Amino acid sequence: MSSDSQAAVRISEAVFQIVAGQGLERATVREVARSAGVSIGTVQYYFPTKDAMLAGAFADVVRRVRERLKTLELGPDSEDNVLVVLKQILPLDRDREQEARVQLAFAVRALHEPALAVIQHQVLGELHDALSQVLSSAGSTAQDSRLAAHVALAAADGLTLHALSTPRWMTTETMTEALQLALRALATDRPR
Amino acid sequence: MSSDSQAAVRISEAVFQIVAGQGLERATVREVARSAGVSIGTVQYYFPTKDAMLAGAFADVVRRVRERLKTLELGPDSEDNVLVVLKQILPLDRDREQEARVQLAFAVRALHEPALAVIQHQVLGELHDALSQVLSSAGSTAQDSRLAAHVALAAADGLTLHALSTPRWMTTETMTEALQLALRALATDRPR
DNA sequence: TATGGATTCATACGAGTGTATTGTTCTCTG
DNA sequence: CAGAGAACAATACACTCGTATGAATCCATA
Repeated sequence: MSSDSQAAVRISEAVFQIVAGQGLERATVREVARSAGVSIGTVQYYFPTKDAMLAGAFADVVRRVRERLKTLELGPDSEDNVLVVLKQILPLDRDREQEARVQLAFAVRALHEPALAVIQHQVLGELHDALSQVLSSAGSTAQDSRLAAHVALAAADGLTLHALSTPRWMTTETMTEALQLALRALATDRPR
Repeated sequence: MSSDSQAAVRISEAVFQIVAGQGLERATVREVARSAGVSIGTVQYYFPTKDAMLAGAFADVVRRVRERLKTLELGPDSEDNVLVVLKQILPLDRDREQEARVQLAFAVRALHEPALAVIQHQVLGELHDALSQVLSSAGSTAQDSRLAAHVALAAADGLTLHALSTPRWMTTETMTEALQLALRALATDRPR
């Protein structure tokens, strides 16, 4: 909705920035309010609890990814299309890097918090579906496509984790090369 | 050392259990002391700060993985050997699952805590070296082997994250199949 | 047995946490 | 213009956090 109050989006953006830059631990209600330039009460007005605030921020990021997935321009080549999908979650520029940091932080916390786990489960499903569809163009069974989609998605998430790791463990270029190697392999080797 | 006091190992194990079962957020000094059956003061005696306590627990897990890597029985087949290495970090049974949870929690926190990042960087390096070495048996350049090692390691970490995700996103069997597909692809498709 | 270091404990303090409460300002409608 | 509800703010409360402090207890050695 464009009817969202200005304060609400400032709060959501503040959560995003703090989680991306300092981790989920630092995303306290006070720090979020301070970073958003509003009072604690205002944060509470839009998010009655801290958990709701965090879940809202997670849902925001997921929504952005989801909308990007809807407007993808796919080409004829299967391998290229997989890369097109995965580029929506890879930390290829500053903005995507921040998004990836937030996604990763929430993904791990979701391991112990059911409310976040639901959201994580959804985004995993949507990404996996998109990849499965793109991979099913060749003459392969649906089962094989789904398995290949699992590999592609896992490789992307794993490479993301490693690319974000510091001291700089992996450059963006290496990450991209590695992913291309994986996809090329997946495309050619399909039959068992 | 076997001269470690009994309390010290009980504390380390308590940290491990709490992080694996409830996440890093719940690993407070008080909770650790309670779980270990010792006083807060005893925890402080062995770990002067909370950060030291967490770093110690992370180092413990890494040390266990490292020692396992030293005593691997490698066969003639390159693909099999990669799997042998990766099995040391995959959540294939209850124990490994707990270990993977702890590793993942620390890996993400390491993104914002340099002290933990150093340890994470080390373990990534050791795993990558082991994989590169195993993958270099065939007639491929060292550069290609290192890239393939990046893919294999990333796939393993990504699959681990997805396998731990709940509501159950992926079974252990699917994870293994997916990894085998990735490795088979890597082994056959090497040349560009 | 006495002594001193190693080990363990109980407790306290200040800072920071999430949230409840209450009040103030804004905005629009009747 | 009056007032009602939405939006925002200030503050307080109970609690948990990490850490500091000081004193017990254990235990080997002189």
